[in-house]
Amino acid sequence: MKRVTIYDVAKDAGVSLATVSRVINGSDVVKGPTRDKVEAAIEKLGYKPNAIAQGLALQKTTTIGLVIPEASFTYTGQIINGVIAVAGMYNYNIMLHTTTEGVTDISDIIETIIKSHVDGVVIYNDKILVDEMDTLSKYNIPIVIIGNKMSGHNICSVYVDIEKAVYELSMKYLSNGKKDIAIIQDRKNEYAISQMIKGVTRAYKEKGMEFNNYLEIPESYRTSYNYLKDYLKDHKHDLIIANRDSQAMAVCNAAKENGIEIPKEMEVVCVIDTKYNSMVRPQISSFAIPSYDLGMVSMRVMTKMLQSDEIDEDEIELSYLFTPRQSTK
Amino acid sequence: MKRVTIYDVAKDAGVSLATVSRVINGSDVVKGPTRDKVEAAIEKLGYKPNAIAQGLALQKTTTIGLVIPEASFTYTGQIINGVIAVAGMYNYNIMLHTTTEGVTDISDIIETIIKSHVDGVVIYNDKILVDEMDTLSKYNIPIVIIGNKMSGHNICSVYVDIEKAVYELSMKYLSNGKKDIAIIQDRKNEYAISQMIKGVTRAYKEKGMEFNNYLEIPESYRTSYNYLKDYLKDHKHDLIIANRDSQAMAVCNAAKENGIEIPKEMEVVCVIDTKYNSMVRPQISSFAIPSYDLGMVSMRVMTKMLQSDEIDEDEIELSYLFTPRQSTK
DNA sequence: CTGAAAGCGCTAACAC
DNA sequence: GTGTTAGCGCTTTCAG
Repeated sequence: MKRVTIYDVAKDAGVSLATVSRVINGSDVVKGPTRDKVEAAIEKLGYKPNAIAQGLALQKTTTIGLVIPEASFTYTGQIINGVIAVAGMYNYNIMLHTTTEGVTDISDIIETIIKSHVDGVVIYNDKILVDEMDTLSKYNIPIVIIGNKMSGHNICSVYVDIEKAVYELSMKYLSNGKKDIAIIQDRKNEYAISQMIKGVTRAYKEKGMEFNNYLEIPESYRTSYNYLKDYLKDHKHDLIIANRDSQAMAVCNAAKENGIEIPKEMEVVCVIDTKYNSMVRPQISSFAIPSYDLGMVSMRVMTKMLQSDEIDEDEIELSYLFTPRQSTK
Repeated sequence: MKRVTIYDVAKDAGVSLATVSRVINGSDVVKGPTRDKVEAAIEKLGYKPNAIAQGLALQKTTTIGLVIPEASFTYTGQIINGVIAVAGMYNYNIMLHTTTEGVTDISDIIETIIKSHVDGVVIYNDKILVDEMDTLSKYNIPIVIIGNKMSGHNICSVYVDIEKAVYELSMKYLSNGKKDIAIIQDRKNEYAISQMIKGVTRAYKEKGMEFNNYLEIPESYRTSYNYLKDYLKDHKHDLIIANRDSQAMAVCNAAKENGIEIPKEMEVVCVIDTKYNSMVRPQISSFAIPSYDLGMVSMRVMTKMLQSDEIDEDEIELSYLFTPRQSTK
């Protein structure tokens, strides 16, 4: 079946294409019988306007690009859901790109994004992409960054202050005489981890001490679990802070294996909250970082940028909430 | 900055647009000095071809639509990753749509897909979407279905035979004299659950018995956990089969709460495998349903459909692997 | 080997 | 109110 075009509809209805264009765009100029004829023809022929042609003519595609490091983490999924939820409300489509480390060259993604003429792009990435953002800016594409506090011409951001969260948590422990805090480090969340380290470091400094408990662990759960199982044989900390749920779980499981009781002998806190934190035993205390909201809000900011040049707030901080569970006292 | 077009490049290079078009499309017809001039101009002006205009001219968009029920499950994330991985290899873009129950009208999504003139669509959905697929077919859009065995003109599918998996598992238990098998039912995975039920039912029938242990539980983890905690006070089964990891965990946690030892007094099997199955204690036995592969293969089939009309296999079955862990004997 | 021109489907002035 | 027409940026015959 050859795709029916606006010409076919016009001919069938016996009007010009301008008229058809008017009715499909809801212009109330077309009236009564003409409108009816057109609508009948549209219905009869099963006509659907070609968004590509519209995009060309209007110079906008009503689609926005979404860049995410990987879709398989629970929280990235939440971000996607959040973005899509409000994108749907405003009739925007989502073009999804993932920046799988080592597999996809980020500059290729940026290139594709520019070519695809999306109206804007929402980026969540653990590394900061200065060069890439410059390129995007050069082509005048509005950007919303998730996770990093930053702004500029055509750039807004939505984030949670992880540094502060970890700082406050650390201060609480240090003030209670628990001076041995460790942070799980990995490569998958460079930026988040750096924020976490800044947070503890600041707390230690304020207490006249120095922080250096970096606990660098391998990438995947299985290897990090094995690593920790070994590590915890002759190490113990008052508090271990992890970024992702799987890392916190690795700690808990490895501790158990070594007969270390959680939270009695050692406490564990996870920064990013997912439903799994409350499914495992012990349930893991975490900051309720609102991933879904991060997605929603950033897309909402995007729509605002697309409507007007005036944004009331170009750096939006979302609040976290510490949620104590069984892995802390 | 006004977006530079092919005209600008042509003018700058002192050639016609046809020539520019040829070099950006890699036609080896343009030679030596001309080619160099054009390439210099492209570089100098920062020209990027407009994919929308190309789409209009070529009648294809090199983007494919991906329809998923929700992105926040670990396994749907895997599917997305798989699809994107091979899409990237073939330079296809992904337009992501989610069919959140009650929020998004599926026919709206189909409508958007048709308008957006994607070259094809990959659908994973727990409900079978006959009407929607008919519509898509009417507009001649190639479809790959993930999860359901089906095919037709311009329709292929990639799936795992869950019915068989559950049937075999059930047979093993029934043959060992464990006759009390229950299945966790919910609304989020209608199709998968129906397959599971078919599987046990067939096994029971072959053993001359009848299956009716439907264990219908509420939607979210928290409520289903509470429900099960109560339920297991005065119920116990030889084997409980769940579809998603969170449900299996709910069972395990609720059992523990009631002093039911797993796997000694009751065994638990999860159909869909995610990394969390081996992170929780007890580790949950599961079928290793290859979500990532489902995504990869379906996108690969898509590219084949797009290249030629001849597909060697229009219903591709992927194999599962039962992976025993701590929740089974 | 390169250029001219028609056409992809639609929108938005501008006429009538 | 409705029709005409010139683009939107690119591809692709068809000439030369």
